[in-house]
Amino acid sequence: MPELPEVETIVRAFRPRLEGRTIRTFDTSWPRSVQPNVEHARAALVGRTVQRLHRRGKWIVFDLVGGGHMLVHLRMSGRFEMVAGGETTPRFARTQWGLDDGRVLLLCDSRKFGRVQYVHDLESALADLGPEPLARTFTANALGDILRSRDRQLKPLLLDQTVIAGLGNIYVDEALFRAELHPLRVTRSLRPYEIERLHGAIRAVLRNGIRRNGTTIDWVYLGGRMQEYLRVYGRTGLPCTRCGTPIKALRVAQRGTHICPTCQPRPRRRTRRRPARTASQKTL
DNA sequence: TGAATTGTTATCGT
DNA sequence: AACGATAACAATTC
Repeated sequence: MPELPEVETIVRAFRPRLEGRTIRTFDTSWPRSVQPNVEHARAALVGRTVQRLHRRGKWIVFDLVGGGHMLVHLRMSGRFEMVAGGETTPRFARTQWGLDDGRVLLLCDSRKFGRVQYVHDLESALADLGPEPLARTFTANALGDILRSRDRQLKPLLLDQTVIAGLGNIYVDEALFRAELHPLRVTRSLRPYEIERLHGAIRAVLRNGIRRNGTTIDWVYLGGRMQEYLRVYGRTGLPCTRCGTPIKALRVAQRGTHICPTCQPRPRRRTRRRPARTASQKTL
């Protein structure tokens, strides 16, 4: 569930408690979640000091003093908790880092999809990630280049982390509503003004999410207020805030998808490409 | 009780 | 080759 704004909020909250701390112990009850493996990770992590905590896409990145990085991906149900040593362990605690101040960082993850990874080279580890949508370099032109170079449905493209890093199901639906674009529109068909709108919508929605400390829709992620500002996600049947039409639920890319059928009109049935005249026909 | 859910990856078909 | 569909992962909630 954590998407870019939630991960950013988590990073900001934990940064003061983690930067400068040295890892004393590393343990897990779910070895499959640790890459390359628990022994390797423990050897690489114990005794190391966290230089900087930051985010790339939905990845939480620990830069370690002297080189090397620990990556954590929360996937659908992962969350960080910090407890004092000896305190009772919260439910679903899977992985724990004992710190030099006596506290323990926990990765709690009911569904066990979260990942912990030690890597030497951050660049190559995250090489497949697309651009950061909030970076200055992510301009409408940059988005236009991406959209024009693909022939693909809009929503699956926006969910693809190799295309743009950080968007998930909630913020994609919100961005498409804001841009007044149907999730099944084909990327190549977007007009320049629609690209401009989508670019602005993606950034606005993510910035709003961060400003509200993310979206809380269940117990997995707590403390956010963005759910109060969602315009389509989880609002099936409720009136569109812009035009009053009931919000409609559909399925796109095997994901629950929410649109206003009036503000986000269905794409014209895919225009079939007129068969190109062959050279022989031309010469005839 | 079964379906939906959520992010990502692998795999298969077009 | 690029893309879509599907299943798998695991557990909880509805």
